[in-house]
Amino acid sequence: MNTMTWLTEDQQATWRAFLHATTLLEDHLDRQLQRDAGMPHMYYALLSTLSETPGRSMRMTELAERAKITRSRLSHAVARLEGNGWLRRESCPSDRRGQVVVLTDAGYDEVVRTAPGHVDAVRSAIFDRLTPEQTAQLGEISRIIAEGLHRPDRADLPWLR
Amino acid sequence: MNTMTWLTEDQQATWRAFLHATTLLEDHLDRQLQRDAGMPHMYYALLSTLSETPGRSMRMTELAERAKITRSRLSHAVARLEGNGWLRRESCPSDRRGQVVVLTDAGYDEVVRTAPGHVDAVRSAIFDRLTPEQTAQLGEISRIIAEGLHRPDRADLPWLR
DNA sequence: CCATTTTTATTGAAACTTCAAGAAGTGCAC
DNA sequence: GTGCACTTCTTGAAGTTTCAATAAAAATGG
Repeated sequence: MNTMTWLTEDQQATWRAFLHATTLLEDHLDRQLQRDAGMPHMYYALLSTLSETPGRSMRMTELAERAKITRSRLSHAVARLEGNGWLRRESCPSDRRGQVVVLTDAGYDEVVRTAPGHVDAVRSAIFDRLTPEQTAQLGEISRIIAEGLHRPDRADLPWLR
Repeated sequence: MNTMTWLTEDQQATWRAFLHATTLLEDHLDRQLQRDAGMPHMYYALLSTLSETPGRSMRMTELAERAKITRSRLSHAVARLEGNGWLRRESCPSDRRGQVVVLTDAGYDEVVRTAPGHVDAVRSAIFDRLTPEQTAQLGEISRIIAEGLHRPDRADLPWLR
């Protein structure tokens, strides 16, 4: 723990602005996708990730890592999306503990149908408002922040708590 | 809706990095505060906001706007925090529909007790890793993004849906 | 005034996430 | 190959958020 307790004025201002931006943005995208695709942003991201993957399928753990969520959260999400018919589970041939999530044709069609609206929401909220330099800066800053944070799921690694 | 459907490569890379950073960061802070203060980040932010306010109190609507959340969400949060004894409701003298949320002494003590750990988590995740220039850039970019997004609570403005 | 519209805040149900626990398979050390 | 540590994934319960509906008071405008 750093001995310096407080943030500077600049850091405080940045932190507040960042919190507000991310809170509003998440909310905005969740509503847009809930309205147009009937699912929250994270669920859409799962389908979208699978749609870009060879075989449109992935192991549960791999998908959880890419999406930066816990396996538990993914299990619940997959159960819901499976109920919608947008993906299905298959058991993994090489590891009998494992499951492979497969994007169905209906799920793929759903991504194709809703992607333009979502991309548009992202672009109009962010990239239409930033210069190319700012876009590059945001990318670099995001990479730096993400790099310092391990992914969650400490629930499955009890000896680390 | 913009006619341009997709993002550029740079924009895509930035968007993915941003999503990963914000997902990991939120999760990190939620866990830190859940562990050390027994509440999620948003709840802590409510107490913290009140602690800096004259009278350590605020109208519900004002607090919801500052925190960028809906009134409904705030109602539930306040109910929970009131149960913890960290704040209480008082009826507003000037508007009989209104409620004033007041941070209790116990709530103030809780903020004082847990603030250093939280600030430290924020600093070590973000500001220790960014240059002063990047901090300024992040602040400016966040302000631009937030500016373009109206606050939620369209649920209370049905004619806008 | 009075009716209508708008604002303030809350509520309960449904949806989502977290947390702790557990079933089942893998793989390493011996 | 057997035991033990570890991984994979799921589950149910508790906590949080969203959504739609509601009550009550205030503001608006004839």
